[in-house]
Amino acid sequence: MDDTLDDILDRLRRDGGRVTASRRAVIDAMLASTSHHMTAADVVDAVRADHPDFHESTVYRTLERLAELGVIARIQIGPGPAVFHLSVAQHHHLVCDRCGSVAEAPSGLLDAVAARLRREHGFVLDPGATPLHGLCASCSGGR
Amino acid sequence: MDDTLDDILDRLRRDGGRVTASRRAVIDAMLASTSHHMTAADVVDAVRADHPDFHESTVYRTLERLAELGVIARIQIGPGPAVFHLSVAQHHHLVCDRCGSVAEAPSGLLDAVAARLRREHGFVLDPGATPLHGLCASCSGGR
DNA sequence: ACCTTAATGCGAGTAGCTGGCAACAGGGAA
DNA sequence: TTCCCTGTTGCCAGCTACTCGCATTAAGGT
Repeated sequence: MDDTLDDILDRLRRDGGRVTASRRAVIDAMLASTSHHMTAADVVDAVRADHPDFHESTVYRTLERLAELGVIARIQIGPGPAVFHLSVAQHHHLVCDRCGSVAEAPSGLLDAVAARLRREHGFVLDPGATPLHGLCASCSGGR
Repeated sequence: MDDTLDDILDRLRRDGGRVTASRRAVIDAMLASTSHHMTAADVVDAVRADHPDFHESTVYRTLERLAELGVIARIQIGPGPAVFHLSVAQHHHLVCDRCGSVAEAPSGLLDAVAARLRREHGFVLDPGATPLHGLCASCSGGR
């Protein structure tokens, strides 16, 4: 999966979707972001920097569409807002349920588990969409 | 960790908490539930069946407290409400991101991953709080 | 019985989406 | 190029799932 802007737009079109200015802007924002995960609000801000009057709900709908296509993954880290990241930038999230910190771990960690789930349950794991919960080093060391 | 009602109440007390009628009711509801996971609203309903005037926010606060104590785990399955389950009934949740179904898998699946995370990242995984996302057999078979 | 402090009721407030609807605009067909 | 169909947008009201502050109540050690 090669994820340049045009690639993604092609994918959209092939799926019966239309390429519009706001979709281009959302994808641009995500490709350009240095951060690995953006909340919907982050994306709205980034998009508005260039196009001040794109509407919030359009961004939500676009993110939803891209997630359906598998271009981005939506992950729910704790009770706050969901975060989105490009599927191509696979990595795991280690979420501390005490202090809320989020660390990243290299992808591949769950490969063995994924194979087993597929074999035994027919379940196809999406590691990028699966945040790992627990306690970070400092919170677990504290007790 | 033996999780009868009295055990849990003891734990609460030892932690400086107080045993009140509503806490008893919340724990009762969770112990009595046949379902492995209840949303906060489910708990409110169950509690109100016996005690119609317990307030919603009390239930939320009780669940929060019990989660802190480690008696129950709060897990976020997709965009909807969080679900809670007794920590003693450890099992994994296989969440289908397409159809929303939730299957259960026996605990132990993540043991190897947990060991590795602890060794390499100092991160203490809580498998019960970690729903596994992906596609269920029928959704992944469909394409 | 007393007193400290945790827990509750109540209600208002908030974040983070979601949905309906009319207007608009891609993009394949003609 | 123009036309038309249907996907997409703007706008905004509405909603779900909590969260908070505050006065009142009550648990439980002394």
